[in-house]
Amino acid sequence: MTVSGKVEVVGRSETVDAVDVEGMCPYRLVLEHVTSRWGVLVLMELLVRPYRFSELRRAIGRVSEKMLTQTLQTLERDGLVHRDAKPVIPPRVDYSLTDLGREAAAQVKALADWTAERMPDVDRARRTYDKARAERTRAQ
Amino acid sequence: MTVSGKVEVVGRSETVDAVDVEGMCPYRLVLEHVTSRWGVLVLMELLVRPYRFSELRRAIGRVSEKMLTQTLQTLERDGLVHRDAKPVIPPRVDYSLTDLGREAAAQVKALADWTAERMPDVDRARRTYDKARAERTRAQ
DNA sequence: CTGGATCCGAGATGATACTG
DNA sequence: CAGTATCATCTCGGATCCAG
Repeated sequence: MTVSGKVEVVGRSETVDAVDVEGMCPYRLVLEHVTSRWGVLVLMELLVRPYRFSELRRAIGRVSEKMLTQTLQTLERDGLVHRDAKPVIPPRVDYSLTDLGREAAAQVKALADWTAERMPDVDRARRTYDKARAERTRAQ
Repeated sequence: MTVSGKVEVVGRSETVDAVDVEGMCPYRLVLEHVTSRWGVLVLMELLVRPYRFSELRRAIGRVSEKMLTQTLQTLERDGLVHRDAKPVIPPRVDYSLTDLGREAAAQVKALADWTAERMPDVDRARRTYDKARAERTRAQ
């Protein structure tokens, strides 16, 4: 990385110069892009089919234009998302997954599916945990 | 969830009452706990073997006590991590994965491994992207 | 040693207005 | 429509001090 200064990137922040290297394996950054709040949703939506910007925004729901733009740019830079801007008026931009992106999305989806599947177990664990904690509080 | 008030939880914040339900599938929260900055590292370390608190802290490196505690509590509540506090002085607490946690950790590791493996491709994509952007800037 | 409680800054996210 | 820019907000995460 030769650029200096700051860049707004999805995930956690990054100062482009050196801070990232001295405390984090480089792949951790990609992992954070991919598992970021909106990164997960974008990848999974695009796994279904390509989307236009606003279309994607509606599909995800409750995401600001700014964050969606940022997320898409980050994923595009990492080579996971392909951006196809057609020079027409009004503007039309289609987003899709690259081959690399499809692999990433598949991994993410596997994790998401597992989570959804195991949700009942998690809920049960939570109730147990909360009940135990409540009793300890009552008994001081 | 019957508890009210706020709770510090790993991932993004959560107001325990209703805010989480009205805008997010519940499993998204678990997903965020698991893919959180420290959640990923904790799960992967514990996949190797059980650890004591300070031991885990050293193994991960560069994590504050606060965040490690928070992460472990969140994962424990979700039923992914088992906490074994021995009533001795000085205190000794061992952390390990539950069966559910081992499954989660395996998924996370799969994603992390994929990321590490594909890092060269990502780097190449980034260089291409940055070069293209630089030229567009130069040409205005 | 294992945390709990608190303060605080950096930065992530959102709302709004503006451009091509 | 697809963004960019700016401003306002919120909270994550680190540092510090304290307790059992």
